[in-house]
Amino acid sequence: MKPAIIRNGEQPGESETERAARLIRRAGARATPARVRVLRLLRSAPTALSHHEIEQSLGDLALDRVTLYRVLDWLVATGLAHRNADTRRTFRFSAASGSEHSAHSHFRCDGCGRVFCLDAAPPPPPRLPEGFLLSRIELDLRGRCAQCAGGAQ
Amino acid sequence: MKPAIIRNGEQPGESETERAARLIRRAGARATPARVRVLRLLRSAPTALSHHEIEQSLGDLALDRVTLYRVLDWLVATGLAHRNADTRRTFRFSAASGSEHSAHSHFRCDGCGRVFCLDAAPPPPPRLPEGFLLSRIELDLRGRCAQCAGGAQ
DNA sequence: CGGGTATCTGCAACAGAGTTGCAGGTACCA
DNA sequence: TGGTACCTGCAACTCTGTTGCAGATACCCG
Repeated sequence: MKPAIIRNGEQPGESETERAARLIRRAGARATPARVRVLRLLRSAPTALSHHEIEQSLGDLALDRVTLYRVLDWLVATGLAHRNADTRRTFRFSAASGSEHSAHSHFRCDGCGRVFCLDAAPPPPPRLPEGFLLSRIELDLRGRCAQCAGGAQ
Repeated sequence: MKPAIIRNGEQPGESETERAARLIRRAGARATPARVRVLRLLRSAPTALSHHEIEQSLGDLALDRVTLYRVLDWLVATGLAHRNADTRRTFRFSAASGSEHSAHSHFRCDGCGRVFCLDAAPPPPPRLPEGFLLSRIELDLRGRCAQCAGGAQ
């Protein structure tokens, strides 16, 4: 099961699973199947996923509910993933994509609640009240996604 | 306790309570003490308030938990208030301030979870994927408020 | 100013999402 | 190839918000 050892540089032929495992070890934790599967899933998802959606997507490989929460918490804590509350007040998770940590754009669908990550230009940093510390800017767009706007109205 | 009756026009001397009652009646509903108190509170609050914070603020005049939820739902439905899920995935409510409906800026504190409404310039409308409908833009700032950044680190 | 009624309120019970404690399992270091 | 610190799964719990229903009341109308 274990392939030839791969060096630290990001080799082009490295599988997504191996890449996920390496990211996890580099963060200083064990590359358990649970973590690898979840990170791999997040990295391949086009939208931010809810806990429930992740459970569904894992199918037969599904983890215990609590374990999934803990894996997600850990990913967020180490910065490998982002967490956001959606319109319906449930958390959604997305893989952190390396550099674009600090400025981000999301589209939240009022119909299905999904969150889409956009590559929109980061807005300029605004002025804040005295004493406030800024760590992250996000442009938050609300409306209806193509599916909800077109299909079922 | 009841002062002289005041006419319908927005008189400068009109109390905040009377103004709230008038807004509620104009929306086509009964100006019950519950609604008046809550709307008045939201209109005077500097930040978006959670259900719990509202309960606390009302003190002795507190309503039933469920009634408060229903009052808030109604305020949101009629457009007199906005609802937003905060960092900790609890809803926060703020009074709608007339015109500035569509573009808004919030600062969410990662420390205490509070949400502050800012008067930042509305960001320019970005390009969206085909078929997406935009209804609202919001600039979402994350970090620590003066209190959390200064006081307890 | 008082009565009738649709609208509100409060209580109780429930549902969804996330958290905590603890016993047992396992990835990884040596 | 062990040993051990770190993970996982189970059970029980908390917090936030929702639904159903019976009783109360703001407001319209006379």
